[in-house]
Amino acid sequence: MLSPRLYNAVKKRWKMSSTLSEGQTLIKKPLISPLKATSTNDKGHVFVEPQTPLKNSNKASASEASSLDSHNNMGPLTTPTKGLEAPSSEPWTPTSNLKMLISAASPEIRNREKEQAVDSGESENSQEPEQGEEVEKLQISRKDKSLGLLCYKFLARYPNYPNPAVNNKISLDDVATELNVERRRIYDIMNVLESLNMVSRLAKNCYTWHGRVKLAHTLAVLKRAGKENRYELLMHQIRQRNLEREEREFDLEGEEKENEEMSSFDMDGDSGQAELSGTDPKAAASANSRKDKSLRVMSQKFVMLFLVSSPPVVSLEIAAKILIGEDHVVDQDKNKFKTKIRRLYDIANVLSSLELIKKVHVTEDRGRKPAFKWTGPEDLPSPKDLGTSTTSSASRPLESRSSVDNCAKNLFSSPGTKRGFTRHNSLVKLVKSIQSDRRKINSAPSSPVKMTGDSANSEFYTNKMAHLAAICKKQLDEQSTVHHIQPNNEVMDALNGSPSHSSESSSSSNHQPYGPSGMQIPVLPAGAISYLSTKCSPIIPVLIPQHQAGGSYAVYMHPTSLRPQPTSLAVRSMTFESPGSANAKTSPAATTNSNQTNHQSSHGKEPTSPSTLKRACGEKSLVGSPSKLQRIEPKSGSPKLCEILQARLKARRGSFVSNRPSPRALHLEFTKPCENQPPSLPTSTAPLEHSVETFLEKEEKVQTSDNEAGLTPVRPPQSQAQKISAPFQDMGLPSGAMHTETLIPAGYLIPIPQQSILNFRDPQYSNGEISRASTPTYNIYHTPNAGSRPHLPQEVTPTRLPLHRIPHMSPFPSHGHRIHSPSPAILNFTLQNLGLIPGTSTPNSTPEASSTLPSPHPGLPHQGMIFVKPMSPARALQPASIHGQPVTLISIPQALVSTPKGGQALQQSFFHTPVSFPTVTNTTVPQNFYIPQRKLDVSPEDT
DNA sequence: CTCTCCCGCCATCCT
DNA sequence: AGGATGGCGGGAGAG
Repeated sequence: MLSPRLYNAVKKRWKMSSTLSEGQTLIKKPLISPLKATSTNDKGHVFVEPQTPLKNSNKASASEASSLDSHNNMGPLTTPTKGLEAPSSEPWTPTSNLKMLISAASPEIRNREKEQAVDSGESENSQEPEQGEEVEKLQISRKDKSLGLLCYKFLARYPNYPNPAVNNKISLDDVATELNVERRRIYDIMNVLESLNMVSRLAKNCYTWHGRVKLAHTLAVLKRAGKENRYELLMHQIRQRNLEREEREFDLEGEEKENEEMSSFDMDGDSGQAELSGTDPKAAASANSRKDKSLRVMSQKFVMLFLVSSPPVVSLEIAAKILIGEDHVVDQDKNKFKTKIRRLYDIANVLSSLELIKKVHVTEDRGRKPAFKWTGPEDLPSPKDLGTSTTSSASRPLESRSSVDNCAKNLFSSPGTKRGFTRHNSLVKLVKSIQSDRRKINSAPSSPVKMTGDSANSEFYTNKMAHLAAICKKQLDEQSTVHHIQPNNEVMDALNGSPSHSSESSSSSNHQPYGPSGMQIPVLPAGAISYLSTKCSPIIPVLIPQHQAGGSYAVYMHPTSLRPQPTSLAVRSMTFESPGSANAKTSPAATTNSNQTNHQSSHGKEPTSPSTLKRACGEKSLVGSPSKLQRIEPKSGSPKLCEILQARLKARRGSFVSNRPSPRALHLEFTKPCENQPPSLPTSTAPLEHSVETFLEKEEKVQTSDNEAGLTPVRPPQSQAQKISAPFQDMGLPSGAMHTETLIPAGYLIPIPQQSILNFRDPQYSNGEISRASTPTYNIYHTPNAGSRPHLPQEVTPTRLPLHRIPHMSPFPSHGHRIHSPSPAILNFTLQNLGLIPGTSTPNSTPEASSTLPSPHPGLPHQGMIFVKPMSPARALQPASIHGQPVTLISIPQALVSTPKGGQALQQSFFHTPVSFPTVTNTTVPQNFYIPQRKLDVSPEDT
């Protein structure tokens, strides 16, 4: 009699009887987040720690238990508040809270819940499963069981920025029990979180929670890896192909295209999996078997796609193709594709819970496709640091002892590396060998100190910064209810008004308020740059700083980039729709416009920029012949620019670092050299850079804007660089910018320059083959600094952003917060700037954020999620004011730096103990990332 | 119908 | 061997 559904439902109940309870629990947390204001949450997080381990692990039993648990949880966590509209009827039982949250997230749910509500209300609390069955069934619905919701629950249990001192162990059994879910589900979440370094595995059933502390760094690393892999190109290719297909309407072509894609992928070497095999065939092979496909790898690659693509929007289709492609080219059957898609949904759900991505729909010529938009921090300044050093060391470092394991695990397979992820013996062995090598190297006098220093420093900074920032935030929070993030957000808001702004732009715009406080990291170490350049990059792409830039950046079209026009078309075709609603459609054009306008509006100024920029460029170019490379104009904040900026920053930092040698730095150096660039031309470049920098500084001062010029440390083969540069020069900055705009009808700015930039960079890392990178990606990086690319967001939801999001976000610092406490914000920013900044908007993420997030979207990330924009306003801000002065100049920077350093130092101590060995990187693959992990974890406790 | 994606079998890996 | 992980894809719920 029971229909299959019922049957299933029944089964589910048994298993999940708890679902309701779960839901409740979830709700609670989310609520909390909003509450954050209330305080408890924040740091505290929440932690509810392991709340109740209670019972057995049985799932079934769990249900009952769960109910209890939920209550328990509620108590502490929940605040009754809630508030939002609770729809309906429900009184506010815990359930009601959940419902509310959910409803907020999605109307749909709301409706359902309402219906159910009546029943559920009663049943839930007191009831048992049995009676509730029907009700439960109703309520439960798939959504209630969704991985996203589960993830929210999970996240609600831990602080975004856990106190390192405390060990944050996660017992899978406890979690599964508490959340009343099957273990299998927990694995899915843990795998994704692990791929982002938000957790690390200590032992069997035991993970350590890192929260978002490392997130920025990790993202930076991934971004770098993504670039190295040339995912951008791949995406463009695929898109173009798709477009072509559509046009042609021949399926056949598709295959061809795919093949092509594959080839391209191969070229890179792939980041993740492929690499593994590549480096160590054996290891790889073994490792590959399962690991390649692993959710971890997929997750990282997926994230990379977002970080790399200009419009941070990635459709599942493209992502699946790329992921499949790498693994094997193939076109495997649809089945494979379908499976990949399924997995991507799993990953996307978790990432959505983390608020790193948001579901949207891309409307292409032919139709609408599900896609996800990156809503996480865009700027990852750190990457540079990370990038160089990171790759290699990042991952490894972590653990002092466990480093090996960690290394093996490294999620990041870094591009070059191959990493096996997780635990492959072979990998471990490799790691060890590598480490040993590194040690040797380290001991050796060698080399490229500069490099190392930079990288190391940068890394350190980033890490430290992050930690410091986190700590500061915590402190601040403690002091005042306001969360750190808030400040940041505030800043952000102040700057932009719209979240979307790229950090840079925002920063620029805002300077006034915050400007002073913020300093862009990049700027700081001018001197550093020189070093770097010398060492690493022959070519120094210089960005022209535009402070004002904040205003608008001109995008330069490259000839090459131009070529890609098709892409542009593709881009155009794309329209984002936010599932939820509103955003949806900002027409592309509109978006673009808006973006531009925003930028301009932000400052408005930029008048000079073009001309000045040109000059600057010219001068720079003159100065450094090599530099010709590119000077991208500040205006356009093409991604390239961002990159460049980053590079510079790194360089500067590096210089900084160099100044203060740290062991790590050394390590890093070693590693870097291998991968990255050979020191080849560095010297020449260095001078140039300096000149450039000075130049920039001058400009900055004049303009006052914040920009940072970025030197790109890296440099691809000069030849390429030159080529590129030439085009740019021709382009004429200003005009270029204009063009770009026009091109982008779609709403995305296409930063041609990026390509060029990319090329430059890539070459370093990769072989430079990339040059062709046709893809113009649509980026828009404006900001010099980090490339934040908030733009997209803007584009996406110009409309709704302001209103809705904010409210939703409430938890986040964003809006309201700003107002509240500027000072803290400033502090945060500064901290961030120092090291963190790049990192990512970590700031946003403050613990609260995490907690908060949940509430809003509890389960449904998709729809309406609102994100806070991650941007790091801080950066932007900082740069402006500070830039002018110090940034450029080395000396000054130091001063700036000094503070941060202290922090860093602290951080270092925390995190990197062993650091050194990251040598792994080396192995050949440049890409290695370095994931900072904290050695603390290592502590015996866990295991 | 399509889009999502939950569920849990069962292969692997780790102890 | 046994438990822990986690790939995988059927198939159901939602739209």
